[in-house]
Amino acid sequence: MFRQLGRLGHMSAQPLDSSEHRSGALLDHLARRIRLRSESVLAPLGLRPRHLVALTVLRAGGGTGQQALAATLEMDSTNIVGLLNDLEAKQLIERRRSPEDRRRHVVELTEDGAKRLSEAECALAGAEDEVLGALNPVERETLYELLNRAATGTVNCAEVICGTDDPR
Amino acid sequence: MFRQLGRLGHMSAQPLDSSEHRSGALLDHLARRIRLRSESVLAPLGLRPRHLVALTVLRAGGGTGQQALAATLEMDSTNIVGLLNDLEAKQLIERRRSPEDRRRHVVELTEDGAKRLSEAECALAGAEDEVLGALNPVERETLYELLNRAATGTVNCAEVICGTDDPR
DNA sequence: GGAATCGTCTGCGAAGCACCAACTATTTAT
DNA sequence: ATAAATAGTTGGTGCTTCGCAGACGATTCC
Repeated sequence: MFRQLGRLGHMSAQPLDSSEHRSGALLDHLARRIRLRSESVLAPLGLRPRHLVALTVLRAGGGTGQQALAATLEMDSTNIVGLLNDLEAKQLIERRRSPEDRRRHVVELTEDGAKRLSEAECALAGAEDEVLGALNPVERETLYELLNRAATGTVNCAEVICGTDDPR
Repeated sequence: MFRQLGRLGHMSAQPLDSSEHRSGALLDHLARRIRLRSESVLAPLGLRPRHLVALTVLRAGGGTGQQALAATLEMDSTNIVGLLNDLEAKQLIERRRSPEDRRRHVVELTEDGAKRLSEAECALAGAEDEVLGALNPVERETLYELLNRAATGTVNCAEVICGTDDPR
């Protein structure tokens, strides 16, 4: 927690200050722009942006129970049911009862699901290009990397330089 | 600037290609997470996430007409009106008739607006910390930088490569 | 046996938003 | 000067998303 202070320190003595640089609004804005385009692109595939998000999360965080999923997506669990029903009807996911706790449904991406997700992502290229046009490929990759880390939670910092990292 | 690029560079040998790496879903997901938290934080300030987005865009892209704003936000212009009414009632923005074309309303952030926006951003620190906890300050700044460039359009397409348009 | 938990289903109500139509003020074209 | 186009405003309609609450069966834990 000392590293870049030297760099940021140019403007004031404040330790925390650093950024009014809040990303929330920008995130919101860009997400909307992409979502709008995604809807029309995804429609022929029988998917909606929300499904994509769910699939993406599932690919990243494999077989979890639904309430865990609800927590991750921060959606009401009753709405998760409907979402998963859609996906299961299309055989993109599977619900299997957990052996350890048979109340639980372990949700997992099927092969079809992974395939469809890839297709969808591929189809979205154009949409993203429009919105992220100001960024070159390297920057987009960086962006993806950052978003992915933020989304999948902390963890992975170990292997990278900042062994200690995140003193939270 | 290069520090984290080098750091991120560890995983892929290829600079480009690859990307099934679509950021759309992640963007969506994170935006949602932040928005949920923002709502409660912003409520006492009499603002909603959507207002924040508008103010942010206005700060970045100053005095534009409302239809230009509608285009940027990709919202129906009739809904923009209501949004701006809210903000004007709180005196966070001003509508002035454009001298050149008096049909136009030039929308601009007031001093109060800029101040309130800063306050709001400050108040959002906690919310973002929760969501972006996996990223260290440098990375968050990078993220902000990228999002900001993507959002403000950056226009620069001319000076950059894509004169021919993105040969994907 | 009784309480708590997971998933499911149903329905209600609020909010966001696109769309349509009508109207005013102003500019531009003929 | 008249007509057409443009910017903004207002009101209304309807769809979709989503949180929330209630009820239920299945299962686990004490």
